[in-house]
Amino acid sequence: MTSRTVTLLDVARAAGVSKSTVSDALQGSGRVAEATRDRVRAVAEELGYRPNSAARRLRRASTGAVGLHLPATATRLDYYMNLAFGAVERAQEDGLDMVLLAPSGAAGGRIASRVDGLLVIDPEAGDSAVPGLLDAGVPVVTGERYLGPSAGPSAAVVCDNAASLTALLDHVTERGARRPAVLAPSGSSAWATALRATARSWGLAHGVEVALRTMPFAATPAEAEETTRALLTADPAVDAVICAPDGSAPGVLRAATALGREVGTMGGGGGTGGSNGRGGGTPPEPGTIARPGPGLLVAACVDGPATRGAEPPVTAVDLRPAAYGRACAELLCDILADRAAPDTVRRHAWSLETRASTGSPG
Amino acid sequence: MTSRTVTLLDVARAAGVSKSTVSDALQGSGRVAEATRDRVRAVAEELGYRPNSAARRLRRASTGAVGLHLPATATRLDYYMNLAFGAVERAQEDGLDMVLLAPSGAAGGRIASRVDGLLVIDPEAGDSAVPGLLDAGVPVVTGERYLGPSAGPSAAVVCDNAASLTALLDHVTERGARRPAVLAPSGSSAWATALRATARSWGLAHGVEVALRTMPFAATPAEAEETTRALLTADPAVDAVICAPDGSAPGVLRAATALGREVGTMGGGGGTGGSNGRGGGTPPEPGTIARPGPGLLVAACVDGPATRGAEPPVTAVDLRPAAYGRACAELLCDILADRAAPDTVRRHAWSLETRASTGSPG
DNA sequence: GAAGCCTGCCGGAACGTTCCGGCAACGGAT
DNA sequence: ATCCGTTGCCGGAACGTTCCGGCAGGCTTC
Repeated sequence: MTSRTVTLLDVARAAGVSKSTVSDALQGSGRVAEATRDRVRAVAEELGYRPNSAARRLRRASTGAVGLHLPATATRLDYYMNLAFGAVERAQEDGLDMVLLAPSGAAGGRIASRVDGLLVIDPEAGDSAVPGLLDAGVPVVTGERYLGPSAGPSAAVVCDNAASLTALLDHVTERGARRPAVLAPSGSSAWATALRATARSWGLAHGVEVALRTMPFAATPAEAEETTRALLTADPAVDAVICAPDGSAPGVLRAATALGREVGTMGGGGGTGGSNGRGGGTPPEPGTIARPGPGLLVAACVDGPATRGAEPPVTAVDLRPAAYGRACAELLCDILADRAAPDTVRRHAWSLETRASTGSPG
Repeated sequence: MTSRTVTLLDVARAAGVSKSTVSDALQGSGRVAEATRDRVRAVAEELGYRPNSAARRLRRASTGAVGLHLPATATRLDYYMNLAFGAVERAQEDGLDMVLLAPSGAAGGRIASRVDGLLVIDPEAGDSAVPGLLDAGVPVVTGERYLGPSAGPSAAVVCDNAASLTALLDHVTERGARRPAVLAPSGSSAWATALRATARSWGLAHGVEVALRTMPFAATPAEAEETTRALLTADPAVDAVICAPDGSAPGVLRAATALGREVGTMGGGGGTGGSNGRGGGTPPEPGTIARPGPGLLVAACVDGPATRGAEPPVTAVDLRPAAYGRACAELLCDILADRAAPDTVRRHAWSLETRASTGSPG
């Protein structure tokens, strides 16, 4: 039917100018009379001209795309889904395509020729794909810092994880908890590391012994349930559980219910606060599951459908993943456009969503 | 440091042949002596030659990338995350990049110049981005059929949704249910449409009245809970609930528990099967929540962490999203490589995972 | 032993864009 | 009138690849 693809030269001929003028006119650069510019634009529009991205990229020595790497272990978390789409949206505003990298990272060394930059989210020190990405020869923005070896100082968007866990611990303390426990993620991501360190240091600073357990980065509710059961059985004085891995909160809730702990209140067997100094507290004898035990506060380090939809709804730190993804992409765009230095570090804000599981109004 | 980028010409000079020979040698085409080919390969490897994808794409008039569109409404479902990564993995095997398209589809008309093909997953008739993608001028594979207007016959990978819901209905019937209910998704996706139609036709075919309710495509547990509560209150004879939207099962479970229904068994108030002919059954008087009511079977149309991790675990149809994504990508790859016709339709297999929520062994 | 074929390699021309240098024309200052 | 600076446009040379036509030289074939 119609002639195949309409090129710069076609537009030039139709507008009666040279291809250089068309090129200059269409993307603002160069010196072109305003009248000419308008005319060229009109002709281009009319002919349905679409710039050939391959040619442009060849000439400009840029690919027009950035890569996105997500943790291999955690593809099932919808946290990352939201993050990814936030990033896509932002990249698109700068005309960049977002190409999804396979978690295995099989494409290794040749990735640099296909993208202008890389987004590496929650880089785990154990992830074998990460080092190759970090020095692929293109600008990299990491979501959270990379703690592995060969850590060249790259750009990053970070969360103040210490502050968010501190806020959680402060919150449950304020609500009457005297012996909080933290179910921290194992692994060597910056998030996991910060959480474990904070659990310890907060306890030291407040003269409170924080019970610390670890579970997989992408724990299932069943694992969370088992861990919680073990924790609460071994240490019945625990009166607040803060769980980190996304999606683990329901498991914690189930374990608590099964052990007869009433979630969201401090009332019950052990008295409320003051009299129940740490270390004391008579544990309910085993087997008395039916009798309501002491209360238990529950909170989570990452908000999501699981915490919002739980019964009762669980207090959680909203990491705002979509905004986080957007922030990462924005930093990368800024670096690519020389609006930011390649070692810029920006912070991302979180917010505390208090809910019934810590006795707060829904 | 080292000279920037090593090109075909550099390899040619180093190997003492012409650039054409290098090109021919490296990608198998053309007539090249085996000895020469090996030598060229060795030199290229040694120099660290990486083909410039932009140049290649320009010359070959192909982009080396395919686009992936996911439903705008459902970015929070980790079902799609798994699907996406399955697709990425398969595309990579054919050397294709997968670019994630923004749900808004703002990039509209110019997408064709950036990708060789498109994957459009669960296209909703109401999604304004879809028509533009379907006739962007590149091959398209849809995951499930597109039921909207302007439905050109494109390639697709489809699930037999009628069969899977039928299997679910048969299963609960076999387990003793006499009056099943289906919580179908609203919307105009092929999946939603098929589910609603099947719920009706199965009832007709079996002389059973199937209670049908709809809820949003991406329903929250809270919405599911409310819908279920209303359903079971209005129609207490319902003895099985099959819920479609991903992640809604926990809500169904909660509503059932709150109404005193014991999930996973047919025992309780109404007797087991036979004597409790459809339509009959004395409803428990309102307010008697504590007393165990009649049993209730629960099953879900899409498997995931929510069904696997629920208490009790919920029988579900495993759509095997990663394999599904892979199948979609494979079909697109086959079409692009002329290994399949551009209107090929393939089927994707699901499996029924029976669990405690329908009285099956976990 | 001449004619033809096949193998192995090469040169050059695209592909569609951007960008640099240059060249007219024009206007204001000298 | 001459000169210089500025404005508006153009030609051409890349960017790195693929692919087509061609050309030697060795082989088969009558």
